[in-house]
Amino acid sequence: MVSSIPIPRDSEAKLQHILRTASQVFAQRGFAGASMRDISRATGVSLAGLYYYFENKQHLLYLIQNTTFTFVLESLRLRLRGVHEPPERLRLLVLNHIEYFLSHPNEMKVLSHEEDALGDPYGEKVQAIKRRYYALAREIFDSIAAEGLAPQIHPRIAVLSLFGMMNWTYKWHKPGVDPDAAELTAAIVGLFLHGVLPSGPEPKHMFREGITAGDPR
Amino acid sequence: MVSSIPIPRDSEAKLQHILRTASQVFAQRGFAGASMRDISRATGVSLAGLYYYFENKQHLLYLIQNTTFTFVLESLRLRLRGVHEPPERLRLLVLNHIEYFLSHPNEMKVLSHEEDALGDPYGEKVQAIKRRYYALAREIFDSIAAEGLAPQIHPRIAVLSLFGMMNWTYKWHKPGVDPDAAELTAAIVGLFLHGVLPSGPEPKHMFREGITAGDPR
DNA sequence: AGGCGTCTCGAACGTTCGTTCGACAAATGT
DNA sequence: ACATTTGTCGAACGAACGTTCGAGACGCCT
Repeated sequence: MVSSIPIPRDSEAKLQHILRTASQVFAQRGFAGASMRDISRATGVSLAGLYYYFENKQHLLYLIQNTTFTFVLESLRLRLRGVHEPPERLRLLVLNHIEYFLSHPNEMKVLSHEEDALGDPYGEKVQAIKRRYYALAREIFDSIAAEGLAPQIHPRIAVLSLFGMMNWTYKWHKPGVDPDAAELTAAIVGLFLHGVLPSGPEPKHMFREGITAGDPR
Repeated sequence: MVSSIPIPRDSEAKLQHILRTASQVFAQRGFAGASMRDISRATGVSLAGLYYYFENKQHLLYLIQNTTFTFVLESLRLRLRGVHEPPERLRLLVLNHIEYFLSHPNEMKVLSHEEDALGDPYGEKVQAIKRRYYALAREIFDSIAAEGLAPQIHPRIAVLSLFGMMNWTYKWHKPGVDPDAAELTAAIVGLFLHGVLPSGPEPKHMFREGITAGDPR
């Protein structure tokens, strides 16, 4: 009498566990390089048992990408509510993106790295979310650009370069060593808006020290 | 008597053809997703015949990554000769990178996308070149940063963000539609140094057209 | 002519792949 | 009590995988 909706709640949690674990396997070995047996081993679910939760391997990847991307986009929409100042909206875009990147590195790596791995039943759906996400970012940028833009800056290139900075982080960011989400967001937003050079009109001939920390990795 | 070096010159050209074609296949299907039979079909060389030119599939990927990366690094070193002004050196770094990206999209995609696909006999060698390349970029950046840096900018993050902007281009750049190498380089360098906002001290409500501040370029 | 590297390939090797099948236990509905 | 749904799995399927082998064709030296 209490349960009017016949959703098997036990199963939903297990699906989430499979999605999380499969993301880790895909992140490590790549989609094509990871086998169903790898995922079976990592999740503890038998090889045949996996197919109760999705139709095939591609569908599993689609489930990961779709839920991840949908969450990121919806989370951003929530954060943007009631915020109308363009610079703050940009900051929230970057913060939302980076925060999810650092808290769910496997899912985000699969999302970034396995963009083209999906066939056309599933691929188009993920592409649709990506287009909405890009359009939202483009809107935010355009409202910033409305107050003036540096010369030689194409809006499309600017936005895609911003995504380049953000999406590249999964290749180098080491938790505990590199800055956390807040600091990384401030750095990227600052770089995007003002560049690395100080904004003062006369930057030449300043002999400051302290930029010798070598960390090639 | 004339030939002291027993290099089979006929074979070298064919190896290059295999490397070029295999790059295309790897770029389209990914390293793990591409089969030796795919490469055999694309190159016109029989399946067994391929193994005359390399030991195994990983070695083939290594050959592609090593020659590509070595060429890019050496090409940059050549361009940097005799140029000592830090901003111009930065511009040459970006130009060299972007030019090769747009003229050899397959090879560069394989280089960027298949970073971790190489096992440890080969993987370490490519990593070594990458470290040298990063160190060179870091040097260039540090000499620019010596004249002052915007607040909240970590050198490591700045350089890696620059690589993020550059390496992300293969995901979106469409030849003929998007700007060519020269224009793209100018956009990225401008964004990296000064950001997207106009550099004047009063960014709000300025209806000026071009910039007039003393900026030698 | 004959021997020898260089180059090429069809055919096959053993392994691993994604996916399916049928059986079965436990919960659920009636 | 029984029928049905939900969840799980061992075993097997054919296909595709990376790699090897032995044989043969070609050009070059003596």
